Amino acid sequence: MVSDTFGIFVKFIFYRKMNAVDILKEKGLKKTAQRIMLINLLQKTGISLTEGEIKSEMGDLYDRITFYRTVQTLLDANIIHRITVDNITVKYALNHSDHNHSENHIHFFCKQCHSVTCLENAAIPVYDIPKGFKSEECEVLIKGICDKCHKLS
Amino acid sequence: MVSDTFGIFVKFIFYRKMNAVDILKEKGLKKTAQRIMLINLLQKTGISLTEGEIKSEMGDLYDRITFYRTVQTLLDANIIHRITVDNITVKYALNHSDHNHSENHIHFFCKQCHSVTCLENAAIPVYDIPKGFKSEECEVLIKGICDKCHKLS
DNA sequence: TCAATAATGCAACAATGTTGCATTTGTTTT
DNA sequence: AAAACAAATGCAACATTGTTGCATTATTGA
Repeated sequence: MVSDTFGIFVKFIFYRKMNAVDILKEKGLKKTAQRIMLINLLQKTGISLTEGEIKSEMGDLYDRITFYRTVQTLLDANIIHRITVDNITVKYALNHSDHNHSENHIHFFCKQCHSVTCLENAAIPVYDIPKGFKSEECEVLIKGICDKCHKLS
Repeated sequence: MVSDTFGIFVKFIFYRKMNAVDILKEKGLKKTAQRIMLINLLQKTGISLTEGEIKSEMGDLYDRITFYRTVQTLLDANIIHRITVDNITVKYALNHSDHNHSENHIHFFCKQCHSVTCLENAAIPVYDIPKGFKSEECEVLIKGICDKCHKLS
C-alpha cells in the first residue's frame, strides 16, 4: 500500500542551538550588544533567569531601562518568554523554537534551588473544564524538587 | 462481606457560605472592618478581584498599607489566595474551604472580560514529567472565553 | 470598664517598571 | 567607505507597587 499523502514541510527554527546574531537577523531585529548578550546568557545557562541574575552576569553592559526594552522586544519577537513564580519572582527564558507559543508548555519550579526549567517535551493534558467555558491557552507550573537537587539528597 | 474500616470524620469548613465574622473567629483573628469588608466583597462577587477593584468598592475604608497587611494576614490564614495573570495583573480570591491548599486548583482567565474564575471541581491531571523530577504542587491557568461571554456572542 | 495586645494609618522608603528626549549605534544607500 | 536614515541607547524624571518604623487607635479578654 502506497501512501498518496504529501508531507507538509514546516520550517522549524530551534533557538537553543542557534547563534544569537542569526536569531536577530531572522527576526529582522538589529544586532545590538545587549540583545546578543541576553540571548547568549539564556542559551548558556539553559534555565530561566531573574533580572538580578542577568544583571550580575552582564556587568557594565547592563542598563535597567535598556534591559526592560530589550526584554519587551524579544518577547514581542517570540524569542523569549516570561514566567512568574509565587506572584513575585519574574524569570526570563529562551523559547524552544520559533513555533512555540509563549505559554504552551510546562514549567517546573524547584522549591530547593529555585530554578525554573521548561519541560518542553511534557505534554499538556486536556482539562475537564465546566460547560460553557472555551479553553484556548494553558499555563502550567509544577512545583517540587528538580532532578539535580533530587540526586544530591 | 462486612467492611471493618472506620470512616474518618473530617471537618470541612466552606468559606463561600460562611459569615466573615465567623471565618475570622474560627482562625483566631481579630474582627476588623477591613478584613470583614474584604471577605464580604470576595464572597459577594464570587470571582477574583484586583486591588483596584477592591479599592473602588471599599471607598473611604480603603487604605493601601492596611490592604497589603490584611491580604498577607488572610493569605497566611489560608482564607484567600492570589493569582497572577500575564505576569502583571494580581488578583485575590476567597479559598473554597479550609482544606483547600492555596494553589491546588485550576484558574480560568477570560480573555474577553478579564475575569478569573476558580474551577473548584475541575480535576488536576497527573503530568508526565521527566525522570528525576518530583512533583509536589501544581498551578494551572487556562485562558479562553468564559461561560458568560460565550453566551453573549 | 480597663488593661493588654494587636491592627491601623501616616511618613518615608525601596523596588519595579515606564516615558520623553537628546545622543549614539546599526543598517542601508550611494 | 562615507553619508543618510532609522532605530536603540541611556539619562532624568516619573509612575506604580510593595515594605517598614512608629505613634495612635481599635479589639478582646479579664
